[in-house]
Amino acid sequence: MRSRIGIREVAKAAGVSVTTVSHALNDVQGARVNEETRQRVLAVAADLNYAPNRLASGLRNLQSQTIGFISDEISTTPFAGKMILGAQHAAKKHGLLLIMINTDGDAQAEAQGIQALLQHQVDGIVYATMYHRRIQVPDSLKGIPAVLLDATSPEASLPSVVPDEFGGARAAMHELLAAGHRRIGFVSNQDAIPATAGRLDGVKAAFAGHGLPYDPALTVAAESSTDGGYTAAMQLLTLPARPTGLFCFNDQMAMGAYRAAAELGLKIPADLSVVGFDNLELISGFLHPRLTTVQLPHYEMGVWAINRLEEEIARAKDGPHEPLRTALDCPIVRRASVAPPPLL
Amino acid sequence: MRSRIGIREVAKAAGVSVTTVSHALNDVQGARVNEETRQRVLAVAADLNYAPNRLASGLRNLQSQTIGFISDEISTTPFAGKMILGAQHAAKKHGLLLIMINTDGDAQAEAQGIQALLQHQVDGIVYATMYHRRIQVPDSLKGIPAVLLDATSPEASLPSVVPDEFGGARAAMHELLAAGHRRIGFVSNQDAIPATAGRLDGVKAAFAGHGLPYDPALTVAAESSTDGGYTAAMQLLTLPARPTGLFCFNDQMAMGAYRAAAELGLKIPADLSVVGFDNLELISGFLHPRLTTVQLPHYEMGVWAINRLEEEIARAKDGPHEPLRTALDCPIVRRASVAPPPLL
DNA sequence: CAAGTCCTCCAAAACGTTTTGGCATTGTCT
DNA sequence: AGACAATGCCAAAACGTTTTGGAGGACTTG
Repeated sequence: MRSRIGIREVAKAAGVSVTTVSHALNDVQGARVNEETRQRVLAVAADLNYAPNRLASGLRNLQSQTIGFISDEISTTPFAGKMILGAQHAAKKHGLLLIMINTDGDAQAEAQGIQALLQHQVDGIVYATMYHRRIQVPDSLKGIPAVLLDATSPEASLPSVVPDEFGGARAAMHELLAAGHRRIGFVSNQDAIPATAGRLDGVKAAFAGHGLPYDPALTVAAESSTDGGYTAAMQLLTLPARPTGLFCFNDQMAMGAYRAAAELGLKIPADLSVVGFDNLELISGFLHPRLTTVQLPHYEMGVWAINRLEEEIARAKDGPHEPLRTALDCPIVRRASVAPPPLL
Repeated sequence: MRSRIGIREVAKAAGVSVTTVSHALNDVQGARVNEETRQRVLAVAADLNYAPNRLASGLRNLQSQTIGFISDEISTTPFAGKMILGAQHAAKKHGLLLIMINTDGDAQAEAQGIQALLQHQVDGIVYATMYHRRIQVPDSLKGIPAVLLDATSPEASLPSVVPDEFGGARAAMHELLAAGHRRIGFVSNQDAIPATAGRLDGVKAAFAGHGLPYDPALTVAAESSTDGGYTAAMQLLTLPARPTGLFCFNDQMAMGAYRAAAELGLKIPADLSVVGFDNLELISGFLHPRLTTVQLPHYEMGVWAINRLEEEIARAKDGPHEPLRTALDCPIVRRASVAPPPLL
């Protein structure tokens, strides 16, 4: 039922050998086929609606033109889609297909998934996590080109790409500093993840960059949720000398900060400026006023991962290249929650 | 570099022929291999860490153990993930791998994508849309087992699964009716999509089911957004005899309704009960009070699609089976936005 | 005119499996 | 004892490509 026409049928119809058809179709170098014949073959192939069997050519070439994309949790996060989309687009550009697996964070499922990918002879593997994490690279990834997406490993054995948390936080702070704010609270998160440390460092760097001291009393860590944001913001805003600006670890915490501000009768942005992080459009776009925040480069990281993987595959023959770590820009997206501080 | 060990190496190491290895590994019926030999082969294979090349077996068997998952826009929607996750899990159960393609809604990309999938000899294709839509099945899907996911086609040529919009809306209305509400406004959407008609019918059916008349004046359509919800709700809530309950087309519109209620000084749920649709956790979980809403069965639809596709593949040899359309339950998820109506 | 060089094409092998048909060997019936 | 069936194994073909190593002819060169 499925495409019964193979290269043989094309050859017969064109009155040449399969060799010639293959050469013509793949436009092999060395001019092994007459231009006129080539055109004829091409025409016949198109006419018959011939589509080469990639399984067969993959078998012959020892490469499948597919790459595996394995990730922990694809579902819960709205970021996953963007990463996948970026990977998708880049893959298409390279003529690659993406085989997706998700492990639900289960190590055994992960091992099985990688095994399955290897059996299907994927040319390379993207190992992705849905939140920026530090991970242990599974051994099964050793024998094949692979890159880490939104994750780094301490052993630095693989190329990796992550968001530039540091730069993003600094940009957010700069946004407030540039507007004239001097007392700026940092509604931080308390998990031991790279983002926490990175963003805190960015905050400090921003103050330093403006020649201002960093006051630890203005950093309050809480659970990374709306409620956590509410609590931390409340604490900061009831300080004797309350901050005029708040930089929140993420948009959900910023949402909590909005509620705290509302309860305290503080108008945003007139009385209080707020900057978030993540650019969760569902939140930042719907809050009133709309939230200025920092965008995570998920799409770009997806693109980067595939491109880098492609390079990795290409030079798999050479000795292994230096696995570099990349951090991609987190641009600020300006909306309506930042204004100059009120005149006190 | 990659798994240099094939079935031949296993055969050599076990001192048998490749035939026997294959028979042993695939546990072929007809008792063509001694149990003892079988065990030895298995042991050797495990020892050598042998993993069969699925490209080769696929070539031989004319089936790849992969299925294509092609969808319009994977990125923007938080629903995509759940659908994919369901598909993923079901696929794993069947020993299938998912090759994902997205078309960005572009017909040409779609054609190319399907073409690529066919070249890779996928055993079947899931054609998914990220919002329940009515679509035209592309011709290129004709020759291969395929199912529609979150979409139906007028020609009814393929099995399809969609959410039971009608039932979901009826359940939502029932929630309000059961709480004692009688004047219930429907904040509807104005797009010509299946959900619009389906949910409206559900609303009418719910009234009918309670022996109540349906009052068209209490249905207001608006743009499907927070602002649209705000406008429509405002209109309904300023009616001479204002509704005590609101059923909103989706959670975003419900969010607008919340704002309208707040501006009118109506407390939810004491003065006004609200039910949404979609269960967008980012919204429904963060609204105060938390929103009672109806859940779209994306995960289940994903599972269903793969299972059905698997059946379709299995009986591809028989005549084509009757392509049935399925609508999956949209269960209500109760939170805190519904209470009995105020005593007037 | 002989020798070399292109140009165009093809036959055959190979990629790693699965499956068919058959060959010994052993056991079981008459 | 002879015929027959069952058991356990294997050789070889096949799946649809790509690539290697020529073959044959036409053309160029000295």
